[in-house]
Amino acid sequence: MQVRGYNGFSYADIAESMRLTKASLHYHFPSKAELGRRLMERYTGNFLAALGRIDATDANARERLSRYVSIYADVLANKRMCLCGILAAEYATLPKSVKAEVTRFFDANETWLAGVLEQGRRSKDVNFGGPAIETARTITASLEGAMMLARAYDDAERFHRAARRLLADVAGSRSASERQVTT
Amino acid sequence: MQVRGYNGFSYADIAESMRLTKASLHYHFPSKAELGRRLMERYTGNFLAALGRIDATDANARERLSRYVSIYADVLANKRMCLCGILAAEYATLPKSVKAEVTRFFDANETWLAGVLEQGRRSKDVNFGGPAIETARTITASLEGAMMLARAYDDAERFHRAARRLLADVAGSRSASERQVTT
DNA sequence: GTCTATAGGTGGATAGAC
DNA sequence: GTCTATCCACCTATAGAC
Repeated sequence: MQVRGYNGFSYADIAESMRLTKASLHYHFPSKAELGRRLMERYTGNFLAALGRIDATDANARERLSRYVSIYADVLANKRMCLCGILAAEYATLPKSVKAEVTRFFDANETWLAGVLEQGRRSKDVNFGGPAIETARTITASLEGAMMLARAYDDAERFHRAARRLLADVAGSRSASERQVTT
Repeated sequence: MQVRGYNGFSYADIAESMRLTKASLHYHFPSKAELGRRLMERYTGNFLAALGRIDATDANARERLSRYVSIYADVLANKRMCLCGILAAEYATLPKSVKAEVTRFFDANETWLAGVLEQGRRSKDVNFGGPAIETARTITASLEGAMMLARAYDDAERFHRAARRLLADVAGSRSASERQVTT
């Protein structure tokens, strides 16, 4: 699912690679919607666990953001997409239960990021203007987009360069959103 | 294809909405790969035409970037995804001929953006550090990601807020990539 | 250029033996 | 829990009449 997306894989694909039959798979995952939902659930669980490990350190906000990016980078290193990125693209075709898991992931991501950003702003460790949740959403969207492009070009460096810029921007002494653009 | 992706639509879907039969569609588009390729080709053509209309104006770089973002915003306004964004997500499952069209689109995008950025830097109209192509790629990735998220949340404002930040960043008097981050 | 009809394959899903 | 066998819907694609 992280490689081909929800509409791009079948029970037959998985059964073959696991040396099972489709019927056996259906015993564990009665429907594809349920299979998709449970994979998303596991993915989100693993992701939140990784965030928890960052929380357990005494790293400053800038360092926390850097480690956050590393979680994404690790996914990409295995030539996979963030499960939520690929499912966000296919969103219109997903069963409701899967859709709900996808937004749950993004909500949790943004909440965590916003917390780190707020903490960092208070300690003058990072710098940005406006609500932290807005910056958090920009970061999430940019990372997902960069990941998608990097995978299409089979060039992980594209992701790393974009991520470095993103971090530099929020880590800078003067942030994008403090400036005003006339629109 | 802009709503459900390459793997999410069928000849039957299109035939029904056009009040044709599948067989008639196959007369015009012999295979799904060919249909996908030609839709991508048309999409890229329209996009390049829109870029040409921006080139024909005497707008400054900042204004050009703003109009560039508007092209994306117009796509989203119709509750659609950028065709290349959705296909980038499905990249692993695409026929080769479609893959080639997708990267062609992104290459053209980045080249155009890099040109505008270079011009703007010379005229002190925008400000950024490092190669223009890197900033161009960051912009493209961020816009695609923001579009995907906005569509998943059915909230176009998410895109607009992210785009405004992105423009403010590059339009600012001091750019992200001039700063150094220690990694 | 559009149709009816159909081929040949694969999709998700189930029944029932072991 | 895993298997074989099978169902039926849908998929892309083609043949051939009009």
